[in-house]
Amino acid sequence: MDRRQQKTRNAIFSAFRSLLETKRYDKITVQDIIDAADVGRSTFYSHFETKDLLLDAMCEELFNHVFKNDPCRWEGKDTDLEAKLAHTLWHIGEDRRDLAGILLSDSGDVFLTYFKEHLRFVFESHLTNFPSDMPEEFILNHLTSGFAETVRWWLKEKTQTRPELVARYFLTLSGYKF
Amino acid sequence: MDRRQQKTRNAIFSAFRSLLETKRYDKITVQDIIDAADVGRSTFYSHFETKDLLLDAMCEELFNHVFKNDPCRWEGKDTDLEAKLAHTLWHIGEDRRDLAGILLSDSGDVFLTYFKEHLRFVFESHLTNFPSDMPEEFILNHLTSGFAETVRWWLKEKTQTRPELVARYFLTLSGYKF
DNA sequence: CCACAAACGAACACTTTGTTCGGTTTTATT
DNA sequence: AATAAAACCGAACAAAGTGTTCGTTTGTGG
Repeated sequence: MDRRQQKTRNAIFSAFRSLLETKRYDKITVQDIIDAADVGRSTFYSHFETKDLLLDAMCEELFNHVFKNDPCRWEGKDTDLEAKLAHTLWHIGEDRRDLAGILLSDSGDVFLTYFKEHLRFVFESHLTNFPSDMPEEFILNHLTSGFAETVRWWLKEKTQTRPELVARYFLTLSGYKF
Repeated sequence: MDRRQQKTRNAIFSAFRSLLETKRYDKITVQDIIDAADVGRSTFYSHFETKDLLLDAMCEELFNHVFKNDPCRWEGKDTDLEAKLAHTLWHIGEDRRDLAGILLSDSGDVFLTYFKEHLRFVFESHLTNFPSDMPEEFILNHLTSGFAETVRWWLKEKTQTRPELVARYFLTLSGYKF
């Protein structure tokens, strides 16, 4: 409601993102963030109890944005898994600027963990298209980790390859029965 | 040479491993390690400049042990990639106690990074058995990440599945041309 | 215009870090 | 057994970071 709150919150997020591009998560101090965001010490702590909870909040915002179901400019239907993944990639491409700095930083692992949690839901309903003679948990783990790493690679390549092609690469290399 | 050095080093490693099982890497303080290892403050710092370098040294020791070429009890020949991976898994199974606590902890990501570096070397010479119509860097990244996660899953399952079968699971789910 | 909510920042006690240094114990060697 | 070198010990230190408190100032919505 109060414009000041949102302004402060944004300043902190922005400073944090910016710091993550040049410094590892665990090397960033609250003091660094306060200085970069140019907010008072007590102000920071009135918004976020700890640095870890700031990370939580930021991941929440970022991935909610990527996975949200709002009407979007994506041309195509989420008929099968391939299309769904391409759609997800398209959203990631849209947020490229914000995500790349974070996922490609030395702190990327921290974020990938959050990402994988979201991905689990996507793959759970499509397991029938993968080999059935091995543990389900193994397959699910393999797919979420694999796709998360695919995204990382894609961002590293500056999203030059088209989303549809990346989705196909990934599924081809994952034992998917088209 | 001096027995005291090795004794201190082992005490620190052992304390560090033990702490990692119950606490995240970045939450462990040098003081924690000193207390657990029961060594003097200055002694710790005469062995390791920082906590990060202690981590480096420990990963070095652990993975050197797994990947070393010493004569071992492994029955079988490293004819193809499948056999090689099974052999690697067998070594990991041997060091299960040490590796599981570390790789399955909240700090696992840190160690996986080291693991992947070693794995890169293994897969580089076997790329011909994977699809050729996509970027080599993508495939390599997919394989190293995938196998690292496979190991993590395997340790979580308490290495019940036989190494040969795990290797087959992995390759089947990775587009390998047998 | 005004009451309330938010931001500010100095000050605080506390923890962690990495170093220094004088003193003690252990080791390898002879 | 004697001894010199090497390793360990631990108290003390400055520096940096943490998380909280509180009185003051500033901005916002009604």
